[in-house]
Amino acid sequence: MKHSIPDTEKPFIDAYRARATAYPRPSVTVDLVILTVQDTDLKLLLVRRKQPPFADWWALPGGFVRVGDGFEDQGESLLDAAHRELAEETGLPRDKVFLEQLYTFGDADRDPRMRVISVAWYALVRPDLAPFVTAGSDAAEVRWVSLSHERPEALAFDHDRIVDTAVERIRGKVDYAPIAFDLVPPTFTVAELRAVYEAINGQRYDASNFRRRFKRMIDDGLVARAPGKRHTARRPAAVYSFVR
Amino acid sequence: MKHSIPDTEKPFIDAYRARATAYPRPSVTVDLVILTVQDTDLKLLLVRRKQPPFADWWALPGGFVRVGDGFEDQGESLLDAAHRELAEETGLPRDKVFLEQLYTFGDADRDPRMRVISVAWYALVRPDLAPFVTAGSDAAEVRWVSLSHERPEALAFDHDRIVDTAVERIRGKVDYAPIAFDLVPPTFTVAELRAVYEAINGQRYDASNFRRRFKRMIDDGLVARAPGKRHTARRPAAVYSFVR
DNA sequence: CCAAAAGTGTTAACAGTACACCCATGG
DNA sequence: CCATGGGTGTACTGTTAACACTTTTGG
Repeated sequence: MKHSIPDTEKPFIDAYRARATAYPRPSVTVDLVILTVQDTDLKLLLVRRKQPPFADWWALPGGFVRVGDGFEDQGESLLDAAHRELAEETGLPRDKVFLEQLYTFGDADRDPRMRVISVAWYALVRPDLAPFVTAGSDAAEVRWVSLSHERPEALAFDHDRIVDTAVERIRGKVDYAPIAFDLVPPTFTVAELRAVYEAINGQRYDASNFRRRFKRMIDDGLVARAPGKRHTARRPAAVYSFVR
Repeated sequence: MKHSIPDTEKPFIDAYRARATAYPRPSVTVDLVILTVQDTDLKLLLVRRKQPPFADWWALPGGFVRVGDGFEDQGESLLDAAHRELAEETGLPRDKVFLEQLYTFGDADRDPRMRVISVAWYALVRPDLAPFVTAGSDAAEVRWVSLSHERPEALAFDHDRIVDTAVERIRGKVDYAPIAFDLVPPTFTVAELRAVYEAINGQRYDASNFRRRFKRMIDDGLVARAPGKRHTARRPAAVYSFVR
């Protein structure tokens, strides 16, 4: 949304800039809640901090939004900043990962250094891509932790609260938005999709009833039969793919 | 969430501050989508801008977040900033108005002056309080515009998009969260509550079926019968109040 | 008395839940 | 051949939607 400035307004704007830059401004970061589902539970990507504050603590990946010089060059959008951080931390390309804004955390003193406002995002990574994440990262110590049973120790800053907000959000959303499909491989079985629902909501679903629900998704054109079968320990299962 | 800084970390933090302040930072504002329901349609509060850019355009109420000096004094939280702006623009006290964070808009060039990131909030004002709003404001030109039929002309900045986002949000939320009760007087009739649903979703509801839905709210303890009746042109209706 | 809103009742369609049961396969 | 997950069917319950109907009031 680029607006041009009429010549008549230019003097006002210069005056404004001079006044505004005299006032302190907050730093703005993007923080990422990166989630996947593996072995029937929900997992979160954490990075180990190297610098104070909270040196050696586990924290959400994130970083400062690039603002340019703030005037002629206004830098990157928040979405671009989130995608850039995601790529830097996971090595995964933009189009392979679901990314959506979560909430903005801006209490005073949430960072002891200075006023920092954090725009939090959550990302959903397919389980077939998740194993490559740790390798792709630039030497920083990263780790997937399970959120289902072994909830991790306290995180840096207010990151615990951010994680809680993200989990609440996807729980509320999984039943009416097609986000579960971002947490299964490109082709998947009914049981695999059910496992995602179970991991997110922390409860078991009746296999038979879930199957009927799945049939409605087929009727609605949301998913379609894919060629082949999944050969596991027991009876092979039909595989499906997400449409669009 | 106040974290104390260990003495051993202080030198790092000072170094960090010196480095960080050298980089440009964005300005951060809060913008408010203030809504009410009157005469069976959804209304939005707009203010007329006096200063460039967009002088004389209609825009959402809002203003800069107070950051203090950014270090020892980190200023006000985003929620406090939103409540402060709400009080300044409407004169309504904190506890009379529902206020919730909406989304953060941070594209580059959304403000021609400089990089501005806007944390948008939406507020729901009871119709019995809405008439006092224009009076309470500090001489700025303000106006309620209908969103249901006569959608207003283009707004300043990306405020049209912010309004759209707010309307989408409350439409999605009205069916599972008790936000409709923030858009009726303290005591209300079934028809009045139905009018709120109709204004928000832009569709008519069968009076009889809505009544049954309302009965479930009573069973769930969400609403309770209030003393008296509403005397209008026709047959008087029972009045109810929201519980908790 | 009559228009119009308040309020009651009936029915069909459909989604959620619990559970019984058959099917196909690898070990 | 058998344990196990894949897959089918059924009965019960509660919710939604459409609509016919009665009641109560002001003008």
